[in-house]
Amino acid sequence: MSIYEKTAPGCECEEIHTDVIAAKRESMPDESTVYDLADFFKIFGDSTRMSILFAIDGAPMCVCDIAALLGMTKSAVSHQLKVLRQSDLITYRKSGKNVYYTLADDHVRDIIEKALEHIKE
Amino acid sequence: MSIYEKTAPGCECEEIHTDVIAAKRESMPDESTVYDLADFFKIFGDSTRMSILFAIDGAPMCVCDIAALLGMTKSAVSHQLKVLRQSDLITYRKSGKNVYYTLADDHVRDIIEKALEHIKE
DNA sequence: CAAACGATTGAACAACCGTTCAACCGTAAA
DNA sequence: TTTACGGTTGAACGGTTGTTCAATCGTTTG
Repeated sequence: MSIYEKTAPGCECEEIHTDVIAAKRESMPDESTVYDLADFFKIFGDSTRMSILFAIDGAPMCVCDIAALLGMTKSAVSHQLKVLRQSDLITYRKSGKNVYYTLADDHVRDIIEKALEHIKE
Repeated sequence: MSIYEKTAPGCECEEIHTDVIAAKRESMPDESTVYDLADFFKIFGDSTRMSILFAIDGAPMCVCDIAALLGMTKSAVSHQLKVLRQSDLITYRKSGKNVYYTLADDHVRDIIEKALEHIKE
């Protein structure tokens, strides 16, 4: 019984680089870390959410303003704001009947900036 | 007729911050840029693809090895490799019957590193 | 040439996800 | 208190997406 039948039931081929695989397995991050990373990037992988992030960068905006700026319903915007809120990417401040949203920290800006660099190539 | 009925048919509320919106509209990136950014992040928003990127970081790996390492079928891995290839995130080198994949450049590493920083908070 | 194997591909299916719609909550004004 | 409005929420629908399965391609080996 090779290392394959033990560790990789999905792969049916007869592999020879068992040493490479063993080494990689050591250097790979925890499975939970990989999931967390993917979940994190998933947030940015939607143009609506990305637009919202750009919109509330700098001056805070209320839901209605965001909806107007993006040409969407308040409901759709609010749903996405909830996602962004749960990911701690944004914060909000209530003022009367309005709720003003803004970016949580500069980390978000940095990541988007890096991605922009990559795209413009 | 307010600026709203012209530019934001989706929003049914009577907004008052038209000046804020106008200013934001100026500073917002092109719509196509936002889409490109979201599409870019979408690639990272899957744990399988993220695992593959970590796997081929450093030493190149063939499809079969990746499949073995991740416990997946070659087919599933190959499909995701195609996505990564089309996004220019990875490159490949053919050698006999095998195809060895590796990261395209250091940009990818940088972005993932940034995200890891944010997650560990 | 034929068989074997690594890798790729397309169709199909299931799960996931974003928007819509309607109802509802909280605050402010009448 | 009643009305109006900004904002939120849950269910449902439609489109997207990742995996599976089977077939195929390309290269190597017998």
